[in-house]
Amino acid sequence: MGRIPCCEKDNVKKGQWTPEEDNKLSSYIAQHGTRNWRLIPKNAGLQRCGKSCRLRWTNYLRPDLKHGEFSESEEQTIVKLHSVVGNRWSLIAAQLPGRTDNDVKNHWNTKLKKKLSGMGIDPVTHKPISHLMAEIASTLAPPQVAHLTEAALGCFKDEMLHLLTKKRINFQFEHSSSGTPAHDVTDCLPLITTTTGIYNKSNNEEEDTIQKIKLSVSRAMAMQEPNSLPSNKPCTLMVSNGEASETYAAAYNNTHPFIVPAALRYHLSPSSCGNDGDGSPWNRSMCTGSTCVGVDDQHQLQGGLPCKGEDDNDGEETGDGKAIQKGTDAINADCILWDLPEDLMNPVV
DNA sequence: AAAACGCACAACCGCAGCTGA
DNA sequence: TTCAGCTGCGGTTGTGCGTTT
Repeated sequence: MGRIPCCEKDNVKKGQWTPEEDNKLSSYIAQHGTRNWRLIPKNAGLQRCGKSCRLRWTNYLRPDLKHGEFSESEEQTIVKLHSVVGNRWSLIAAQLPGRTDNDVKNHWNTKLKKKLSGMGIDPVTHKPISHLMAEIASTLAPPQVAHLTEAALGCFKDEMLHLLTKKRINFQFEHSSSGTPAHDVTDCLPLITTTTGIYNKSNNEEEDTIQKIKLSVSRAMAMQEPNSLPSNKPCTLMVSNGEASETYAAAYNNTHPFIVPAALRYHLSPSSCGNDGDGSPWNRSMCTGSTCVGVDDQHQLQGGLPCKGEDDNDGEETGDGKAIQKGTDAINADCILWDLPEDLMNPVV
């Protein structure tokens, strides 16, 4: 028993198509159409499998195909649809005139996936990495969380490094433009900016970059002292990343802040890093030496508060006019680039 | 200059669903 | 209802070319 092969394996050519073969196939299909792929190679005088002919036609020879770069709006469409339907390439391609499922799939695998990963967004779930960590934390006991969050971040490390080593990266912590203590909690969040240019890396710099990524993510998640927060109080990780963020921000309008449970924030809180002698493996690894001390100095981490002047966000305005949403940890429209729309909070898996 | 590496794209493979006898 | 054949789909691999070392 066994599956009947779609064509006789011997006597069938494989590999790259020649222009002559393309011509034969095109002219045959132009005359007779695409009915019965099994007969087409035979009738067209091609030593190819019918399947191979179909693929060549649908992915390359079809006259209505668009060749060349994907536009910004096409990329947005792919990202949007992928967040909803997953790897249903044919479905996604159907919304992009002139593009094939193979085109979309290749573009996703070579470009878009890396873009999203580089922004700290899981390309499978379309959730920020911190959201995934939060989910891990909400389902596991604290001792396990540290190891699993470390593992989760590890999944992104390669992609991040890939991006970061090609683009200069500046880590900075945003402060209110007036120079006065921040009132908007987003002033305390890490801002990662990249500009084009070659990042001249060394091993130390690369390691330093990893440490900074970890620190940035964890600090964003640990903005508040856990005891002072309700368990599902929203917070926002803010990352700016050049053109990738534009695409992604455009794809994800109708924002919705993601939730970081207090359990995880406690676990990742800078106040519990290696410096206090009671840090988890995660915090020890990301909060080493001068990095931790410097942040501590800047943002008053003593007592678990990651920044100055954030005590009373009761609907006032910041110095630069940014509205603060009463009762939340600040929703800053100028800065939030990757909050999720409602319909993506429960993505199809 | 050449080898190694990375990337993008093309093509292949095998499975699943559909269709018609 | 069953089953063989066909088609479509998604994952994976192969290949050629440009870049880096």
